[in-house]
Amino acid sequence: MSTRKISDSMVRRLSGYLRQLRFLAAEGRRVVSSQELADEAATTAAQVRKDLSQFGSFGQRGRGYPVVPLRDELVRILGLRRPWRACVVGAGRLGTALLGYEDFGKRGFEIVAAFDVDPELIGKEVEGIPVLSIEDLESEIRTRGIELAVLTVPHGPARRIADRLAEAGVRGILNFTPTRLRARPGVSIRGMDIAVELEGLSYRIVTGGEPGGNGA
Amino acid sequence: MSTRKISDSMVRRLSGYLRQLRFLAAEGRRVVSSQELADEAATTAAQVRKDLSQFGSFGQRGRGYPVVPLRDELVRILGLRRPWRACVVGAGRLGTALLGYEDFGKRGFEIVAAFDVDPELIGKEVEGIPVLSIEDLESEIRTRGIELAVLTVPHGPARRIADRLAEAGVRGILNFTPTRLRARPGVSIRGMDIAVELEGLSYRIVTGGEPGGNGA
DNA sequence: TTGTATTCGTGACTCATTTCACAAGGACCC
DNA sequence: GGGTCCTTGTGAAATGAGTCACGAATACAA
Repeated sequence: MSTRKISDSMVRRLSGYLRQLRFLAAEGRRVVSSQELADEAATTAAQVRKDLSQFGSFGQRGRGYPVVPLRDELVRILGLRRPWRACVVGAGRLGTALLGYEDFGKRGFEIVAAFDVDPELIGKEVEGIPVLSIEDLESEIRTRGIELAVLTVPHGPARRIADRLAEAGVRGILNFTPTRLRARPGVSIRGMDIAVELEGLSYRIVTGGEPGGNGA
Repeated sequence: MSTRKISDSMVRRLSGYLRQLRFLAAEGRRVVSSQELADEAATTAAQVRKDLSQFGSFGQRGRGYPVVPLRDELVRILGLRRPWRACVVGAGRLGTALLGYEDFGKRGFEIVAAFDVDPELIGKEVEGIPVLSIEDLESEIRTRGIELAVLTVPHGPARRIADRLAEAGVRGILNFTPTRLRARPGVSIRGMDIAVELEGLSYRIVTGGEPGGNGA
């Protein structure tokens, strides 16, 4: 129950554990050790135990952690008990690529619509998902109960559309644009900036940074 | 010179400063205050000063930081003085979307080739970039002097291709696959895992986490 | 030249995260 | 039932990151 304040890096690790637990559950494994989870999530066994101990005693000493109950607990902690309803805004190349990304569903995120400005696309379906006019953004978000948005529009309109999404009641935005969005109350934002990651790689290489890094 | 050990989050911030400095330089601005850089990079003025002071005294008290020299210094620190030669491995939807991402060039990363298994694509050009056979991965990487790879292949072959890239002498991999790659000595890896980010969003929303987060 | 308003640079402090070491609990074999 | 292995759970120590407050240096006006 004690879903205390969790740091960003810890959430990332939990995500990693969950991924591995799902895989193990599908394989029929019953228990897993902290060491094994650590290997997969690029961390240490002690770290895994400390992380999981935040939520009570789940493991059994001498055996390890029961795979399915632990998986379900992490699902609960991360807020994934029911799937999130999401949309992709901007059905350009990147947007359509994401529409075809089948892992969304497996991980608990259901893409229910895409939005674009292109009249050629509007009304059609891409990967089985309807493309709607961005003019109807607010009303469609409300009627379809969309809670999350993946933003893949060009730099120019990015800020304005993010504001409209916030206004329409979206709870979270995954930002693929190179634009830094303003924080808005009630809306969580997470950026996937390719340039930032590449520059991080560049830095690590020139400084001879051996460690594989965030190991993803 | 004192290019000391820099934390991952600091590198991310430096990246943010650099982005803003490039913008200001293009506008002709001469100086910028720590406060202004902080606003744009979603941090505090004190943090900006602390970050930059790691590399010596660049600012002028009472005035701020000179835009162009500071930009050049960050370019040097991040290892971006000369452009990196990069390739995209996997010319599927996501791969081709990235091939068309013009910001690569502006930020100092030159995509010189793409690789795929599809005979339909091999030998053609996508977005002006030649698509080569993945069979020739090693030889092409060597002859073209490719240092960085963006990995956008399916889960199945991801590990094996990452190993081949490492073997061929690539120095860094930006991993867009949902596969966790093994660390290899001499190769830096950075993952862009959509599921991890979405789960992070999910967690923050269910726990009522207001803060806009990493602000990107 | 003096005074005032800015803004950086930095050491001290606080807070958070990670690592360490080891006791406690359970499984398993004989 | 006793002994032996494992593996977790967890306080304490160590490390690291971020914040604060203030002195030092500069610009600018009068």
